[in-house]
Amino acid sequence: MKQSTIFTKTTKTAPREEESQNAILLTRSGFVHKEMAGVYTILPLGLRVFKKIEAIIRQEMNAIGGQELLMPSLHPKENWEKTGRWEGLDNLFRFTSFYTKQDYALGATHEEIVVPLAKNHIASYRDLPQYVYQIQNKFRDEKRAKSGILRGREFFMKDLYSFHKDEQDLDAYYEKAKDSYKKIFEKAGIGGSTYLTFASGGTFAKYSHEFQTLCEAGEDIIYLCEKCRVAVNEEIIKDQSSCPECGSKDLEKKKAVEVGNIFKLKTKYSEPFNLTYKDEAGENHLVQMGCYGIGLNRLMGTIVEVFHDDKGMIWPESVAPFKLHLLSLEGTSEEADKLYEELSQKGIEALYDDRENQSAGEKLADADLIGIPWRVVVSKKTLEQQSAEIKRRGEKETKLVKIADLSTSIHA
RNA sequence: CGGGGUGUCGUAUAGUGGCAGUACGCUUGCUUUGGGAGCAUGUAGCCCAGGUUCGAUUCCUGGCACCCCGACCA
Repeated sequence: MKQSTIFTKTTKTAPREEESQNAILLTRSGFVHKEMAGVYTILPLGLRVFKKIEAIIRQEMNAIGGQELLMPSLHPKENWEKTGRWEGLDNLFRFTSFYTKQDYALGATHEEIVVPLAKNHIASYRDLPQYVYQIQNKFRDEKRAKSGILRGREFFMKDLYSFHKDEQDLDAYYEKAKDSYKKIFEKAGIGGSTYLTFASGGTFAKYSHEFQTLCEAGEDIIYLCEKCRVAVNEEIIKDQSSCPECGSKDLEKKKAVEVGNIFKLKTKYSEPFNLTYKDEAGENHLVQMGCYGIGLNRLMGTIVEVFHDDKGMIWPESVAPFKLHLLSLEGTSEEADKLYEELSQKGIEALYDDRENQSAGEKLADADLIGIPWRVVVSKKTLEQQSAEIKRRGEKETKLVKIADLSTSIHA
């Protein structure tokens, strides 16, 4: 993509009121735009990151048998009344049709849709297990949206729902989902600072598990056991004051942000909707369920919180909007154009700073801000040696490589 | 929802009871290109509603919005 044609511009100054790094950097770089508190447009550059995150999640969800579907945002009141959450769930957006006076909810989660839906398709033990997921926008009437895209009122979530004939099958799948989540966060680059965290399970299971990523912008407090790489959420530290794996009492207190959550629902939602199946003997049983969520906006914001410096973002290669940022300095557009063509033909995703009226300093500063993993500079100096200068974002060293060898150097 | 803070061109800011200024951006022209270029040129703004006043962007009251802390977060 040519930078001269891009829809957004970068800014030198950050919005005055923002404090969180993800809000400052994503806004300055033109990845997102805040429409109101907790509500963001994802701009073209940001959407490229978003799509990469989606792809990682899809791949892992499909690998554990997930079938993707897409449920609506607009929900009927009756479904929420059946689960007792029309009145109960504080941050559910509810509204009344101006014309028909009918009440609706904006989906904050999708048990109220997916369970009645499953009733149409699950009747026998032969129909189980089933796993469906979606990547879809959620609405939550948060009392206080905060920290850039970490806590919004509208955001995208991957939510997977599993249906099982018994608890044993649920337990087995739950462990698979846990492994799958670990892979997702590793692939997204934050595996090193993300901990499986024991958290409150509500009324229907002893614990749920969260995936908590260490960072100062986080709003949760966790106690972690570095040896086992697990943690305990502060909310249950009274019941569980030692490492659940090794029993160690030597836990480290840290701030973290919850990037994912897995939950054994058991029969909490199959009961109100009477989602049952017939076993071999023709007897009815309630379906056992699990749900598994990842907030995509929050994940993107967390990656920025974890990987940035005073100049800008430092994207892990797996989620970077582009692999390579090509900068043409000192009127070298002819040679840079040619290089950009070659890179494109080789299938290397490149952002090409072909802008003619921007100074070298501005281009370099923008490259740091946007944070693409590889920076390739073509200037008069480098062309004298038929070379380009390459540098990894986040590292100091630059090196000159022959233009002919460029693509191999970048893969190395 | 409680507490605190802030609202001035697109962005960041200065300032004032009486013509609202600067920088960045953007326009146009010329010159520039290794760490946010120079000169010239044009462009655009006081959150909203009441009140006080000859006169309010400024003072007062109310509202709205945004940020931060707390509470809340299936």
